[in-house]
Amino acid sequence: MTRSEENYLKIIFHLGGSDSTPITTNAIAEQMETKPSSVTDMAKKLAEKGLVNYKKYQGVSLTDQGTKTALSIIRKHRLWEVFLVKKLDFSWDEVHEVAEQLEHIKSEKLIDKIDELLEFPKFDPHGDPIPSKDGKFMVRDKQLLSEMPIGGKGVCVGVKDSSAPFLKFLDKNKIALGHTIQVLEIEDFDQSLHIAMEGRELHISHQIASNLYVKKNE
Amino acid sequence: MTRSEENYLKIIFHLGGSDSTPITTNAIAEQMETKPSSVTDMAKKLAEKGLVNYKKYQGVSLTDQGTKTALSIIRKHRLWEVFLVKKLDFSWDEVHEVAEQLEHIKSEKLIDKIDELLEFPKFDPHGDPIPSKDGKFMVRDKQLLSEMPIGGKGVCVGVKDSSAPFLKFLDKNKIALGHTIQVLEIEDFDQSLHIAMEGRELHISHQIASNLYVKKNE
DNA sequence: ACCTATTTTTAGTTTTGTCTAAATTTAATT
DNA sequence: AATTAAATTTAGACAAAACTAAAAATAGGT
Ligand SMILES: [Mn+2]
Ligand SMILES: [Mn+2]
Ligand SMILES: [Mn+2]
Ligand SMILES: [Mn+2]
Repeated sequence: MTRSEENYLKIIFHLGGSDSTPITTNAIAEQMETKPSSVTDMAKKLAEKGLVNYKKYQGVSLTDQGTKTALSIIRKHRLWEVFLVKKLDFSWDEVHEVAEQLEHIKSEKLIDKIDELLEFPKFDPHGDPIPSKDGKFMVRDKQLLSEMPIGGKGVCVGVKDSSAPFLKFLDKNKIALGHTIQVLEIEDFDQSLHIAMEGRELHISHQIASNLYVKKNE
Repeated sequence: MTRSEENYLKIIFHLGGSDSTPITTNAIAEQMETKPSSVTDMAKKLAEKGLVNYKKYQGVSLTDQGTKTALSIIRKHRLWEVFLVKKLDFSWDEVHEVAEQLEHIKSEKLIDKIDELLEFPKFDPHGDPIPSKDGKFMVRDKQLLSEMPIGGKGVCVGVKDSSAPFLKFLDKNKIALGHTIQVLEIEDFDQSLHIAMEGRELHISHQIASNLYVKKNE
C-alpha cells in the first residue's frame, strides 16, 4: 500500500457511499485536492487490487477489504491525535496535520503500544470514534446543537467541522468537549442561540451551533 | 526535502568523508542498496540544492547545510529510538526499522516535545549520541573491547554493529549497556576473551569483542 | 427523441526516483 | 607509455502519481 492509495481509501470512506450509492470521481477529486482524471487512474488501480468496486462512469465504493484498510488508517490517525494531545500537550487544532503523516507509519506493534499507552481511548480529541483493531467503533447517540429544542440540555461530545480556525474559536470562547450545555433561547431572526454552559451564559451563531455535537441527557 | 534526499544525506554523513576525502558513488550505492548510476543522479540534485559538494568522478561530501540537515534526521531517528524503548517497551533490536520511518515526519514541535518527554537524552539505545537541535553532540571517550589490554576494566557504552542478530545475541548472553566488564584473559590462538561482568565470567569471540564499545575507567 | 451542459474517461506529458546498457574516465599494472 | 580493469557517468527507459486537453458518456430540459 502506497501513501497515496491509503489517502484515497480514507477519503472514500469518509465520503460514505455504498454499493448502491457509489462515490463520484468528482467528489473524491475535490477532497483529495486533485483532478478527476487522476482519480479515475487511481480508481482503476484500487479496483485491480480488490479494494474498491469501480464501474466506468458509475463511481466508486469500498469493498470489505477496502473498508478494513480504511478503518486501520483512521484508527492510526485518531490514536496519534490522542497521543499528541495527551502525551505531548498539543492542542486539538494542531494535531490533524501531524497525524496525517503519522497515520502512514507501518508497524502494527507501534500502534498497538500507543493504544496501550493511552489506555485504549474510544474517541479522539475531536470526539470522533476510534476503530478497534478489528474495525469496530462506537456510534454515539449525538445530535447537532442547532437541532436541540429550547430548554434542551446535553454534553458537548464532538465537532462536525474540525478545522483549526473553528477549534481555535471554541478555545477562545472556552467551549470544550465534556461541557454541559443548555439551550436558553433561539432567536427567530437568525437562529442564533443563547446558551448556558459551565455556569455562564453566551450567545452563539447558528453556524457555530450547527458544528457542535451534543449528547442529549435522558 | 524528499524522503529519498534525506536518506542520501544521512548515509553520506554516516560514511564520514570530508572535502579532501569525499565519499565514492559506489560506497553510497552500496549503503542505499541502489545502483551507482542512481547515486550520480541524486548527487547532481543535492549539489544543485547546495547540500553536497560534487565534482564528476571525484565523489561527494556534505556542505555545512547538508551536514546540518543530516544531523537533524539523525537526531530524529535516535530520539524516536529512545522513545520506542523507554515509553513503548520495544527492545533495542526492534527500533531501528520503525525509526527509519519516523525520522521523516516533518514537525519541529513534535520532535522537540518527544525530546522533552524523554528528558533530553544524550544517547540512543545503542549508545550513539543524539545531536542537539543546533547539531552538536557528545563524543564519548570509548574504545572497542577488543582493544583493551588484559586486566583492563570499563563500562559497556555502545555497539558498533547494531544489527538485530547481534543485539539479540547480546540479550541472550545478558550483555547490556551500563554493565562493567573486565578482561581476564585473551587467547593467543583466536583472540577470544575471557571476561568478568556483573559477577559472572564468560567467554566471547574476538568478533563480538570488536563490536562492543567500552569506556575505560581511569 | 434531441440537444446541451456536466461529468467522466482517455490520451499524451511531466516529475521523481529508479533501472540497464553503453560510453567514458580514472587507477593500476605491466 | 600503453594496456587493462574498475569505477563512474551518460543515455534511454520505466513505474507511480500527478497534470492538461480532448473525447466520450450521462443526465436534464425541451
Ligand atoms: Mn484529524
Ligand atoms: Mn480527529
Ligand atoms: Mn537506528
Ligand atoms: Mn541507534
